Amino acid sequence: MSSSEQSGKTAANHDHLDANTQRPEAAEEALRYTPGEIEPRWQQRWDADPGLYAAESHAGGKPKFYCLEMLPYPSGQLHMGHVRNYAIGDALARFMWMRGYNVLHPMGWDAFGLPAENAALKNHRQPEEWTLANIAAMRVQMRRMGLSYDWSTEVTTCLPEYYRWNQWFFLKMYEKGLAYRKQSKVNWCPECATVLANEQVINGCCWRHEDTLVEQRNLEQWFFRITKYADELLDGLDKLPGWPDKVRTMQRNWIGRSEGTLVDFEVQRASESAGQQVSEKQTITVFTTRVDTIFGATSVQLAPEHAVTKAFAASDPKLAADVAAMLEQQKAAREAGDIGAIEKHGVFTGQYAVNPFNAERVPIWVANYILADYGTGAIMSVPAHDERDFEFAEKYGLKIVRVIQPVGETEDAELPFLAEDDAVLVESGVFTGLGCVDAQKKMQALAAEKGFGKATTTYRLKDWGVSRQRYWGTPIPMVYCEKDGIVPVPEEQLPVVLPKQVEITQQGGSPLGRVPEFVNTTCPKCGGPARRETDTMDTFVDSSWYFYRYMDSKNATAPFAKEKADYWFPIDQYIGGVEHAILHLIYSRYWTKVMRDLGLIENDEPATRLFTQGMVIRNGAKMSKSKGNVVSPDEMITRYGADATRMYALFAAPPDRDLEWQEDGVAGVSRFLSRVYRLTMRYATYPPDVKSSAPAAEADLLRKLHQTIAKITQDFSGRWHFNTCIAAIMELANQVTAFEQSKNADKISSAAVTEIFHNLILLLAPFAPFLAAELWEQTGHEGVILRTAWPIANIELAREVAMEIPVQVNGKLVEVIKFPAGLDDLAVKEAAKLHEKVAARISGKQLVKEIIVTGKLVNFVVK
RNA sequence: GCGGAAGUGGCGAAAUUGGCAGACGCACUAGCCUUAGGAGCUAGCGGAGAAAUCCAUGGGGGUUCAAGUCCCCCCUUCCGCACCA
Repeated sequence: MSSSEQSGKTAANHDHLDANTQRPEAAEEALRYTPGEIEPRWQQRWDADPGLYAAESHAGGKPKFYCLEMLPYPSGQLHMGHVRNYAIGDALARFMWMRGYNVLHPMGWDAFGLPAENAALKNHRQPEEWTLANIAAMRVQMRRMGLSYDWSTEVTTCLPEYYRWNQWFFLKMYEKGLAYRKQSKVNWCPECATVLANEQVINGCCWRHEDTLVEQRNLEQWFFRITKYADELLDGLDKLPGWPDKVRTMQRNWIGRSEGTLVDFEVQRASESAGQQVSEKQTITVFTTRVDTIFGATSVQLAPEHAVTKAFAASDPKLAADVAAMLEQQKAAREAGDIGAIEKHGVFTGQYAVNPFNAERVPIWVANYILADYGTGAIMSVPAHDERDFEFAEKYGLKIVRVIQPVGETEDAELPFLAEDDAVLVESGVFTGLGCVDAQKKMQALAAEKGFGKATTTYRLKDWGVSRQRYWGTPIPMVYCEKDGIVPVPEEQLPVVLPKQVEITQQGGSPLGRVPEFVNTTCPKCGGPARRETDTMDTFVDSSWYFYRYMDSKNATAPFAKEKADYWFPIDQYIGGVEHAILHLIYSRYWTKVMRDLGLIENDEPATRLFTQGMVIRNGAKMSKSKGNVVSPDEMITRYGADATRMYALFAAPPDRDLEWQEDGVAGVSRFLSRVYRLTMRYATYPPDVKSSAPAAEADLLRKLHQTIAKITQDFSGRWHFNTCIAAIMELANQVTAFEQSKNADKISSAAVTEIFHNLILLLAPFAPFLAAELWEQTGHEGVILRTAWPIANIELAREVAMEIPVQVNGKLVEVIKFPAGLDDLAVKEAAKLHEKVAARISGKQLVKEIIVTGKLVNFVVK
């Protein structure tokens, strides 16, 4: 190494070594790896340099990389899932920095939400105080981990300087008709004492309380019109190849677009057919995706909640009782958690409807498997061509009429026959003989022409209910005036500040309703007395756009400056848990589209690439307090150091797979770092002018080095198998150690020593930043390792000089033979044939075939 | 039920394209060293066998000179959706 690299601590250690020549073990002792000393020292230095992880201005025009990890809820404690998430993101951010990119790597807090209120109830602490204390504690943990966040951009969603922009967006969306208020049936969690969005209801239960059944309540609520973007949200998924298929599929299913037809069936009341006149005319509109099967419709099925069901029940006590029993049974099944297992059953209403396509009279039934809130809550039942309808018809002896046949088949298809596109219609009046697809179009045209139906598209996605009857969230910036009705708070009056010191209870509606100073206000329009909206916003509003705020987090006049967004967006890599595949990730995509249409940004999607890491499990189950298998990151860091902890999180499994946490494994990584430390420190004092006397061994080492550089560099650009990257670094270190112990150590050239250790430290930098920084300095390097160029593999040095060719006979391995690299196939083959073991296997037999894969393998096939 | 992912030593895993199955690490065994450390070093470590060799990637078939990898059938686990008409 050059003399300039032997300054500072290196020299001191050198002296120490010399002074202890009689006691080499003491010298080794002095080279003990002490993360407990190294890491806090570096953390202090990094903390003292606020610009260290700061991105450069967007105006510089440098290639950018926006690396984002999902912001945590400030529960007060990092868990291993966080550690893994951030270890992945941090390795990538550091790598991109070293590749010369302008990196934005921010962190923030999803700080509103119910746990703070629950903590307030339990501990009599105000939610704000509790939340801010948790944030402070978790920020310390993150710094301890050595994560490369630019804290100057930190975003905390519960602070007025952030949530005022939630309110601002709300007003803009109100202006555009994207935020609206309506009376509707909503999901109510009795445990949370608030309304939930559809996305927050899982198997009929609250997403926070898995055993608590969600109730349906009729309330007036604020909604965001996410359905306006349903098509774009769906179609946009095809333009996101950097997102996992799994997430895209889940979103596709959630949006649940289905193309179909609405068809009106006129009700023919029993009394009517008996010749009496009934004044009102009733129509049942059914939704079907297979209007081509309508000639096979042998009944109409209504949801028990359907308006026509209610109308019939009003004059039919027996039916009313049956329907009530049906609803009761559904409720019971939902409570028992086996709504899916419930048996299909129905009741005949005694009424008939007319199929407008063939004027046939079909019975109207009420059935428990018809969903009130999908389509129109009514269907036409075609038993011949639908499994459920078939089952139902068999059970109740309803007619089964075949109207579709597979094309080119002479025999009848087995029923129910679920027609594919290449089937044709039979027994379908003028449509007989048409293909299914063709028939659908022609039938839709006829229905539209005659006015008894039309083509339509339905979605499973519903508008996003955002009102929450809770305290700890963004106040909705609306007032209610007796004279002027709903009046938005003027923009210049923002933020509507959440009052402090509010009494939290879980009864009696929104806590803010009990704060007169908050509720009572004046109407912005007429100046008269008015009441503020006392509901707060769903916290998913906060997390739908937080990543835009990072790049301009102090902006007091706008959510962010457009030119910054133009430069930084879309996010290049978003990393987080798959549990957000629907909720957060669909809302974020929606919000981006709204912002685009408000002219705030140019991008259509928030993130180009999304990565969902696997869970951290222990003893076969996800780490959780209830399972008692939680390992605290703090404890790991105290015991083994942050480097070992985060490196283990990357080493134990590829990042997309679940990771089994084994503490012995962390100890193993710690031992490896310890070996690297001692190894590097021994060579830190290597004399500067040694010439190589073992060129072949030296070339072996340099080959391994450059192969390792190539492997890791390539992996970062896509595969992200950091477990094998770290294994490769271990192999490199092992090879250097083996070389040293082969007593050749004094024969390696100074230049090679410099090259090996210089690059070894750089390779380690994304995974073990503390140790890398320490060794970088100890080996006499100046400057920040993060700003040092990532090494470039030398292809010449990486090239193999020998090839080890497995030689098989009849596909079974006989021998591995070493040849000089590049030896031609014929020579390899002939030499292999002469090899003792191989010869023994093929002699006296007929050589049928010789297979040679250049540089890979030789196989002799004999008989 | 439908859809997706996975199944490889005692354990976490590796094997980018069909080409030496088990890299790297943990645990374990034996030995060395010692200022006795959650340390270091050496060797071993899929199974059977004294060995030659044989057997082994959830199970069963198949394609191929060659299969963890491709095709067909089945089993198990995890995840998502779950009457979506």
